[in-house]
Amino acid sequence: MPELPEVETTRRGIAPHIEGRAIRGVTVREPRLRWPVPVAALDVLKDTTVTAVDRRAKYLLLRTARGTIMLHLGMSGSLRVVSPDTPAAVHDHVDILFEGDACLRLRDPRRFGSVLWFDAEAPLPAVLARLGPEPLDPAFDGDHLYGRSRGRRRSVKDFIMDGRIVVGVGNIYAAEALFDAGIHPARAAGRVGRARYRALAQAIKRILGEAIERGGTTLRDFTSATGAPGYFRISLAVYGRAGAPCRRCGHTLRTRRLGQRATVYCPHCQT
DNA sequence: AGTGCGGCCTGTCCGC
DNA sequence: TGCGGACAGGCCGCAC
Repeated sequence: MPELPEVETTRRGIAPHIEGRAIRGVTVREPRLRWPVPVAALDVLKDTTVTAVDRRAKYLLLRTARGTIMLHLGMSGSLRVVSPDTPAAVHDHVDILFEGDACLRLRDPRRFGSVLWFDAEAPLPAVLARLGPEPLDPAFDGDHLYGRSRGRRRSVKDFIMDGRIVVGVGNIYAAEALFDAGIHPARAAGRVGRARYRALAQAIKRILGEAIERGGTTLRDFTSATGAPGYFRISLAVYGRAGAPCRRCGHTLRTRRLGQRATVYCPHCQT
């Protein structure tokens, strides 16, 4: 379940290995990902140079003069740079082979991830066009949340997990940020005041920012681009701690389902 | 328009 | 021990 910090950590890990290098070929062992892998489009990328590795929301964007390869890690995806003669393991679905013998390998057991392509001539694809601001961008702040939430009756947790409002806030960080800001996750988005939204936006920025800075991860099974160890888990205040005492007040943390997902919160600190 | 839910997947864990 | 079922979760697309 790569969240935004994992995706950014992955971006930083793979970029030095592939930026400025030409693609030698693409191997697709399993095209049935979240969307079908556009094998034909990828096939003609031989000798095309990846000029930059960008990120938008949880999408990794491999820029070339012809267009962009868009990678999403879904829930279980990981990217590693391996030697081209490394045998492919089960769930190693796609390889992008580069000059200089770097092989970018996508593994994704659950296949919720995706490999997409959009042509340089084509308009911005819908999946990117509808996305809200990046959480660490100055354009995202408490006033943005406040303005977009007026009249909304859905839960504030669902609201901040909506990619049209702000991107990159998954289930784990939503729970953590709401705890930090003292907001009950089931509260209607339209009934959260401006000051509390400012606290919430700051919490989102701080928590995501710290996780990115430390190159850390919330994942049990996250592997870095080189497979190197050394990644540690970010300490989480509420996620995964249902039934345990709140670190702030000692009350027992509760769990409840909200929009199909488990949410942990402190019934005393979050109102 | 806003909201909520089903579906896509497989590995892991739980109870019987 | 083996097995079925619940659960995990990002994000699209559909129905109300």
